[in-house]
Amino acid sequence: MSTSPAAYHHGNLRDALLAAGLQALEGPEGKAPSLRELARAVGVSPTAVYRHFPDKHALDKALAREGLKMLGNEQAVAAKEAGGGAAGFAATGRTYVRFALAHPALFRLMFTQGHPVGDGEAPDEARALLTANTQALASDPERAELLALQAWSIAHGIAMLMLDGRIPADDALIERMLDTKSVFP
Amino acid sequence: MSTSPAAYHHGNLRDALLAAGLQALEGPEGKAPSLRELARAVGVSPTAVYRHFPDKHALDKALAREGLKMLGNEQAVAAKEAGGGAAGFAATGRTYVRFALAHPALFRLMFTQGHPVGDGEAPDEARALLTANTQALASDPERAELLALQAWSIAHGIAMLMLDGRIPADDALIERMLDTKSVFP
DNA sequence: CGGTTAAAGTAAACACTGTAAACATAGAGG
DNA sequence: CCTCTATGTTTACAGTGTTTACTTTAACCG
Repeated sequence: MSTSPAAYHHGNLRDALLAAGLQALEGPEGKAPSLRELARAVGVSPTAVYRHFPDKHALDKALAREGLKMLGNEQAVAAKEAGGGAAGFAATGRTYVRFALAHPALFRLMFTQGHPVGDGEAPDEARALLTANTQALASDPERAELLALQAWSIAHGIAMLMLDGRIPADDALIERMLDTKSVFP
Repeated sequence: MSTSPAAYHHGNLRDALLAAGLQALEGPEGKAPSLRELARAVGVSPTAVYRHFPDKHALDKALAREGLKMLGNEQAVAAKEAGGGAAGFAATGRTYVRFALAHPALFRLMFTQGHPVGDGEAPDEARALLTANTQALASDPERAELLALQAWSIAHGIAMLMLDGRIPADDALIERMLDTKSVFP
């Protein structure tokens, strides 16, 4: 969404495709958009997409990266608003689950690629924030890392199970399930 | 897989389709099989499938139900072998994550339907086992129910994140992350 | 038994999808 | 100005889920 040549025939088609993709993913019963659907939305032939992405999977990965950026940003402001520390840690968890419920199709796409999407280029702010916050809560760094993984897992599990309708998507329930004193000693 | 009329033209096509589906889901880089692919594997025309399932989604849901049964069974024997109680509880968690790693495509299918799959008919043994085990560990029933949801979430989160390559699929790591004394007070 | 009927399966077609190959265009740079 | 390369189009192909109309076959029952 940020680093691209300039403007050619279309005027930066790559970004336009990503924007259309993100918008499509917010639809009422948000399904993952097809390549041709996005090409149509942008007003371009289906094969034009292949000048910017090697295949559909690459497009999906790029969309997932956008989603990870959005999530990271939301978590960062939530942590800052909560004042950091344990409160900030809890806030990032809440924000994680709420993000999933607010953008179900996007969240699914983010975690449904075969292999991790942030490999290399994307710093994955969410992950960095997570470990940073747990460092302050645990004794040794190794234990902090374990705590980070556990916290991530429970938030991710709640999000996924709620998205799948296995657990009621109740806001108060999120609060209780993520209550730090209840989950971690 | 169990209750079906008898044998008609094909000889119980429904079960054959499910069996072929489960087998396809175990492939090396297991993708979700297409309807036509399953029809081909069973030696039947694509449209024959529609005599037994209203649409592809229904077929997928049936496959998911089979997966849930398998998971429930594995968890039940694991809990029994561990001798019930806290040890049994921990065993069900380990089994849950290991099942996901052993049958990645099936597990994804089980939790990727739009709406819960065990609605009504399937008793969801896994879920029953979970609450039963937490009842013994908590003070009041309500707290036990919360504990059950938390335990389910963390196991599910670990499984999903490992499937997506976000967390190394290390067996020792599973053990540490699920350690009851570490996660729950 | 033997004929009817409904369950089970087939064939052809349609609107999609992702992708490849060959061709067209236009904007940048020498 | 003219060329070259990045960008985009056309056409085509194999594959998908699904509908419609047709055929077979097993079971039922008088």
